[in-house]
Amino acid sequence: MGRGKIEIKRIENANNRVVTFSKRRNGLVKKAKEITVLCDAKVALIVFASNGKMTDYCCPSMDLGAMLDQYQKLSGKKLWDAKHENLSNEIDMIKKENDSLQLELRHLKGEDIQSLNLKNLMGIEHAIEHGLDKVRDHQAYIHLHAFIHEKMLVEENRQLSFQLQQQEMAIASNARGMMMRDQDGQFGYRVQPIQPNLQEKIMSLVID
Amino acid sequence: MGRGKIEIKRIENANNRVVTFSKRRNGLVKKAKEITVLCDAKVALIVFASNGKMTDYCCPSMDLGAMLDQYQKLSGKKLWDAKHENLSNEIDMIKKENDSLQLELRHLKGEDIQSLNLKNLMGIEHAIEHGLDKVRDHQAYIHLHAFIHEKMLVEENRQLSFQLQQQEMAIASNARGMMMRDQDGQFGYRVQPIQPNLQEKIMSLVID
DNA sequence: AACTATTTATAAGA
DNA sequence: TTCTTATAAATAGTT
Repeated sequence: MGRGKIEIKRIENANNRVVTFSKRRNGLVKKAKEITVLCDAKVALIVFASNGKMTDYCCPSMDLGAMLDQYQKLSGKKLWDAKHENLSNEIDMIKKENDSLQLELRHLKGEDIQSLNLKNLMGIEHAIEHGLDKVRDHQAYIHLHAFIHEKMLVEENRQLSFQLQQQEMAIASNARGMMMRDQDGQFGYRVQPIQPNLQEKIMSLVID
Repeated sequence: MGRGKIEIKRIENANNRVVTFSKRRNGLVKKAKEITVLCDAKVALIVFASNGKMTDYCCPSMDLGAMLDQYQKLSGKKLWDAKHENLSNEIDMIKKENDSLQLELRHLKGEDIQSLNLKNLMGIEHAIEHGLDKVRDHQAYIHLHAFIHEKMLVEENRQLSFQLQQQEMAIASNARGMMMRDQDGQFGYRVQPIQPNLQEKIMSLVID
């Protein structure tokens, strides 16, 4: 349909090819739109030029995703299902792992053990006993530390009280004009440093 | 392009609409094929008639899946990625559940409990103790049944031996021509029936 | 499913 | 690309 008839084969002249592509692509989209309107049809059209540029048309009554869902249903061909299958498989795997974890968990809680044999039960018993030991050990550890902490506070309090008392005495002396200097030119009394190895000391108390 | 010009709007006459659809759909596919060949273009076309029947065309040089991948890349629109995302989310959810199960399991086994506080530890201890009780109960149950079963076998054995002995005695009498009939016209000895309430009997033995 | 009068698309040229 | 225009192709209405 032009000045001359053409054979339907690749147009060798690159320029002509591009021009013809442009014209025919427009014509194709126009026709697609027309049949959509005239005949209540659903049309999806994707065109890539040889340079990679894309043009697409999709009827307004259905989006491309829905068109393709329908396409898969009617043609039986898979477009993205293959990609989905991988994920689905992964889900199945994890779910299975999940189930086995759930079961193991229930066993440790003494549930669903009716069907287990003695060997399995003994294994579970062993695991539970071991867990119980560890949990109790850690509880003991926490209690011990709480105890130690308390002891430290008590000891620290005692020392602070002592220092406070000394300070008060010094102030009292000072107020009476009886302040003296020692060899270092410092006050004649010392504030005791808080014992740095207090914890070790208490530990030895606890252990004995 | 016909006997008369037509407006581009829905053809109200159903018959005309179907006929026109058929003609134009063929024309559309033909045009799609032509531009593919003439211009090195890639074309995908899907058409649904209003009755649901599908026609599709895809250029031979690229399959529809690849076309759609390219479409998504160039358009930025998501076709199946949305579905993909749903599955990915599901995987994430299940993985999280999995992790929490794993952690709970490890806790019951006394692992990874360093960071737990006393309250949590006590809860775990309680769960473990409860599980241990149940597992031991069930072990005891199994042992008991094994014991009962053995007792039953022993008792059954005893009775069978007894019957066997009586039968042998009867056969011996018979062989010596000393067979007699009782009031019922039966053999003068009886085979003891296996005790039907044997299990109950042994249960009472066990419980005492 | 054909036919054909007309409309529409488009090849080539500018 | 766009416009023009001669001509090929598509197709609306008819048979």
